[in-house]
Amino acid sequence: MNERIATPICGETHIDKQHEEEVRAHLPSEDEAADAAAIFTHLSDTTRVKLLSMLAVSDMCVCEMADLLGMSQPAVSHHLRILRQCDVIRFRKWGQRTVYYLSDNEIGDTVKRLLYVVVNGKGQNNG
Amino acid sequence: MNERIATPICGETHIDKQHEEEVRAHLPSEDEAADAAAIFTHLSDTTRVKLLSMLAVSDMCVCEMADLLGMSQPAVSHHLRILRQCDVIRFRKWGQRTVYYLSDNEIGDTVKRLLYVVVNGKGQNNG
DNA sequence: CTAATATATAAGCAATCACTTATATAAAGA
DNA sequence: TCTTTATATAAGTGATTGCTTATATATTAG
Repeated sequence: MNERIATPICGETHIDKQHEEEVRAHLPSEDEAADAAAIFTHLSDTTRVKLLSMLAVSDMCVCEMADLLGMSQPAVSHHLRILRQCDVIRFRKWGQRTVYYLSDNEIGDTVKRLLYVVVNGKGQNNG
Repeated sequence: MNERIATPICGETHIDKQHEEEVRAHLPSEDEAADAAAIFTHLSDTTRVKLLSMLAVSDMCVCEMADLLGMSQPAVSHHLRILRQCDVIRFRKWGQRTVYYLSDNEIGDTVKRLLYVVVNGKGQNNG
């Protein structure tokens, strides 16, 4: 993490062009910002935070998740589809069941880290 | 971070009550999940990711941010209000200008860490 | 005072969202 | 075969979102 500049670009006494360049240099591109925002969107729902927190502990099938959360099966499926579409979670079939699990890839790891910072990491300073 | 259990609660061979208890124990409460989701909601927009990335580098006033992003002033103000309302950012007045800055509190720190993980931390395994 | 500048806010609108009910699909059991 | 169970999907709905245009407020300059 970089140290933050406490004087605004316009300067409270003068315009600081160097600060402006510093900000431009660190400004994420349209695509980078969109990708980042997309990841946060997937986590920006109470039900999905719970689902991912559960899957971070154990693989689970849909009926178990719906049961444990006290939610309707289509509502849970709705959120699982959102998480599936962006490869945060995957599934394997087991008889009639569909067993979901956190993807073992970069996205899954990132999501796990984000959840840890926000849900479990409260009040901590180190991850 | 905890190790994940790869066998679903229902068990692919038997129902595992211990896994269910493990999941229940780690399931965030309604309030915890809502708080976490709220933080992610604030970051779940391309413009807000950019604004926060900018403020992570330097304090800035509204017209500078609008100018640098090529967006209308009300649009930027709209997003700044969202971030202000949840104390992710704060402001100080300087003449006609309003200078915004990242809050120097737990929320601001958390947001900075989250942004770092997703925007700057791509492909890295340690924060 | 008036004019210009910086910012906030309000109204409105198209798009998206989370969830519901209803239905489709698919596997297992009788 | 027919039934049950597990899951997905489709259609519909009320709520929210991001942005626009228009206006209000507040500070500075003349």
